[in-house]
Amino acid sequence: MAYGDLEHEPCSIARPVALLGDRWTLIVLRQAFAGVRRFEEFQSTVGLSRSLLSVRLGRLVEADILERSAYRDERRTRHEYRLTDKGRDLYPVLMALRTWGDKYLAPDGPFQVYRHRDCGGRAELRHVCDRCGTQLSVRDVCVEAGPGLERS
Amino acid sequence: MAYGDLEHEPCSIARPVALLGDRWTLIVLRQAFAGVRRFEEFQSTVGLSRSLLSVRLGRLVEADILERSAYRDERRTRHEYRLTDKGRDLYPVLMALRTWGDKYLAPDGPFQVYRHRDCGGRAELRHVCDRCGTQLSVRDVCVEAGPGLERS
DNA sequence: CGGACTGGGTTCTGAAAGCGAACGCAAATG
DNA sequence: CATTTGCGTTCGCTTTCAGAACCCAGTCCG
Repeated sequence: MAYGDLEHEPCSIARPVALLGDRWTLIVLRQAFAGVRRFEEFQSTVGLSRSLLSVRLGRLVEADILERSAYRDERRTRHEYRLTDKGRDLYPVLMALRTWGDKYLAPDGPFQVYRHRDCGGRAELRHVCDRCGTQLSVRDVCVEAGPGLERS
Repeated sequence: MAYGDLEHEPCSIARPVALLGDRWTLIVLRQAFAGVRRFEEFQSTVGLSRSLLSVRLGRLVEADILERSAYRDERRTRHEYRLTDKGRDLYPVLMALRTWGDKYLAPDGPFQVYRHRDCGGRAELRHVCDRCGTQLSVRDVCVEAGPGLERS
């Protein structure tokens, strides 16, 4: 299969992967969630090459995950990249990775702890049924064709 | 930064990304969750090149996400790749991608619907506080250094 | 005013990763 | 035997990437 065809697959896992599935994009987004906004700061904290960062940021802007805007920093016009609502909705993806990473790739305990600001509890992701509320494992879930398949 | 250094970063997002962050690995896992076990079937349903599939499966086996085992198919010895418990725990990552994909990249509605087998409700992911149970958005979460940072 | 610095990129080149097709190999089948 | 099937590996070519150099505009420094 050619390199970019994933995004046309009728699958809601494949399409996001076409956008986010590379070594850097999710790390860039992690920084965005941590408050990073400027090119230079992405470059120094993420550690990828400037050229690639430029391409990645451009793609995220085009996908409406980041928004590029000018603003006034005392005396100069600067640019910043900020998360859109669509981008902010990717938070669960990062949290899912983090949860797994904490469990399996952090033998000495988590590197960062994510806490509920108000009560100090830990943030966690739960996979539940939206009707009866029970927590679901892989075995409890079945898959069927949805409406999007017909028109594609 | 060199290509494989992400896996040594002290960050529970970066480390999983080093393992899963490419165009195919998550798609291979999607198929594994759908019950695919054999090389040939991964190759034909995922659509990546055989050489790369070989490398990817090898990496997943080495990471203990898949397990390669021989079994007896009537008259021949065959191999299969099955999810380990560690691999099964990646289900939330796929569900997080799917949730986002359904919302933003599937204009005619979801391609597949994931249902709770017992009650027919929809499977969904919730980001909650493990102490007080409230649903969390990005703003409600703060990050602090954890125990894993000291020894790295 | 002229020169250096800074933020934010773009361009260039060699190295690495990825693709499809061809090949290898072992077991079963005809 | 010759063929097929399942499961990869090897080979040659193309695409992507890293890193460094370069560019440009605004600002600060003397």
